Amino acid sequence: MAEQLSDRGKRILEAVIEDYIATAEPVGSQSITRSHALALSPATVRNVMAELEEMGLLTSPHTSSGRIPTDKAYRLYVNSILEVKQIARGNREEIQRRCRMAGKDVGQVLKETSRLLSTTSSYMGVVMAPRLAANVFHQMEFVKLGSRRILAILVSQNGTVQNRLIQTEAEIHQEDLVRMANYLNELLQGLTIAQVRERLLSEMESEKVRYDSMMSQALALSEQTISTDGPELFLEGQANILDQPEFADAGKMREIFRAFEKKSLLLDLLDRSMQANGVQIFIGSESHLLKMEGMSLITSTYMTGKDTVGVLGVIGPTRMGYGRVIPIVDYTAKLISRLLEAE
Amino acid sequence: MAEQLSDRGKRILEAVIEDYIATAEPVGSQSITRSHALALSPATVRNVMAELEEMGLLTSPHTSSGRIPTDKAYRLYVNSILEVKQIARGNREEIQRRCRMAGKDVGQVLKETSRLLSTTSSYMGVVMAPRLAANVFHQMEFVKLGSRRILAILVSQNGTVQNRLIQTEAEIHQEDLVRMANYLNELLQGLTIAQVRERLLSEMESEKVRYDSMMSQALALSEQTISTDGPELFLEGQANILDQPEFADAGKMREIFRAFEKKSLLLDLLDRSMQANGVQIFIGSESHLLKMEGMSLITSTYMTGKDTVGVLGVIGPTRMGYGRVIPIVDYTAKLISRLLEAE
DNA sequence: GTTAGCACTCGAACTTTTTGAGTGCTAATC
DNA sequence: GATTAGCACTCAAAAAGTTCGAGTGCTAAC
Repeated sequence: MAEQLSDRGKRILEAVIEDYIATAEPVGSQSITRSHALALSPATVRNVMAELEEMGLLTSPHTSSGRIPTDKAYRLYVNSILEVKQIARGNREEIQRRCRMAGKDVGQVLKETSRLLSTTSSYMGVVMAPRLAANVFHQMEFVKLGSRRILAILVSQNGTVQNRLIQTEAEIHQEDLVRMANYLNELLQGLTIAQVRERLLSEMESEKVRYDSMMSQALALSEQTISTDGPELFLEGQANILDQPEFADAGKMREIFRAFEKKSLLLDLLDRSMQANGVQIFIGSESHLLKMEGMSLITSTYMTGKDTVGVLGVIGPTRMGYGRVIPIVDYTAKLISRLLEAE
Repeated sequence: MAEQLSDRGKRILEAVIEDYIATAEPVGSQSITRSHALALSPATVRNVMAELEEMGLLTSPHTSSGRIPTDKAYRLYVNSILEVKQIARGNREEIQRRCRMAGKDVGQVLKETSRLLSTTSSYMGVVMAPRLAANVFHQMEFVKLGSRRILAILVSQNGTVQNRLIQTEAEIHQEDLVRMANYLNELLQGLTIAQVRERLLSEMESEKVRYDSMMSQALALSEQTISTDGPELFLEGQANILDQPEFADAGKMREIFRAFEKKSLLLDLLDRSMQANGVQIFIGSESHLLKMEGMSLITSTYMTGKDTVGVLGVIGPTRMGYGRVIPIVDYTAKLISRLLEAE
């Protein structure tokens, strides 16, 4: 059986996939001959489709209905049939227009990007923010708000700001706060936050600090500031997938929304896609994405300078307009990289 | 017709509402006599229900089915029948447990609060963050990230931190940044952000500044930092409403999610509820809430010190467990007020 | 004033029927 | 030998038809 995929097989598979992407309905032999100029009769197409089914590229929901592509077929399609187009003119312009950093902080930009991805693709947009741990320490600041209430601000090289309200046991004077900040800024210059954490812990154990209460206080404060942060995830446009006919029924919808409330699985996947650079595609059950069949994820990494710092992408049904969405993701990632670096 | 609501009428209305809240099914005369010890026959109850329908408090979806309360009935119920209970023990403890500020910034606390409201109520939680404009200026800081790249940080008295990446035309030296900050901090001490904005603009026009490029630069930078911020809204637990039977069908779900994507209407409503202090209830179409019938909103204001600074609440179906949710909203608002003030 | 009795209503749930797009196979055709 | 017309067959989905029962309003008895 499973003979090599012929050229004609490829063309017909392509036709099935494209029709299915367009309609979300099982595709029959006749409709293919009609819409795609193949110069073949339905009967012939049927024979070929039977072969494709044999090869595990198509299935039929039931004996007497058209066929739908399997995940394997999408994979094949994406890898060796689909020609990725240039990004659509309109999309490019919209992305550029909406990607102005001006007057926004990094978090806002990323959130806006996620929304942008969702509207241009008309699926869901997702952006994973740079992990704090990978950021490079730039400066630390303590602001006194009340007698025993301090605001600690951590600035990273890339412009991310982290802040914490800290309640102290005893009052600390303004000048002490400044001295603490100076001491820390000296100590931690140029380290990544992960290294900062190590350094703080080892420093706190060292003899020379143990007897200097101010220093140890400084260390304790800053330790509190950087501790326990999960990576941030911006997930926008969830309502978009409600329009996809395959999720039209209420049970499916609920399942999906529940799944995305727990972000951990998605984070895992995004983390994984950060390993490799550039555009990556996860199709349906391949990825065990959120335990949900029927969804695909297109990601690309973005960077500041030479370091890959985050991932962004689009989540949609497996039946997704890959040819259209891939360039969008790709272009957006490149634009964000440029913004984060240059501005 | 519309005679005065008798005492018995009240009791029966209460029974209908409570049964309807519990089951989401139209309530018939028989089921009432069964579940609520009223010592009345179904026939009598039917007569009373007919009166209540006359008065516009009940409707029946069709001739031969039980009745459901109208918005007017809920209003009456909330205003003069319902006795608001003490907050449930378990709820109180959960809220206390999860309301630890420790190691979080204000934004995180509010987001967490919204999630908390959603899980304890099992509807949607919503928190509107203090409007920047109403905050009191505390301190401004400029951090130099690159040669022409400055991070401006604005700290408010209540611990909110606002930051912007600013691209400058020419390089500004570190010492100049410090001087600018000092100048501004002096100038703006104790003003609200709204006043700060005015002050900055008037200052920028004044003669004495016009010829001091450093000062005018400082003013321009800080103006950029505070400009154009919308109020922040944290809306959590959207998936919870998917479990409500009245939204079980796909069309309704979609409608709701679309509606909440545009946050502006909700913001209007929240803004309005900030006018009055304490718990407020908006029922169904009364509020034109998001153009959606069938949803209610319970809010309470929260404060730092003596100033009302924000609103939080729960959004659920009109058929909501008011008796249970009201104390949750109330208690949470009080706790958040205490946290924001004291810690 | 309250309630038993009763005919009536009508959506929900279940069954049955009809319809038609689609299939696989076989035999004729190019 | 590949392609295709022809045909019997399949089966989900839509339409039409049944049944069921909780609920109603009304009238007359308590």
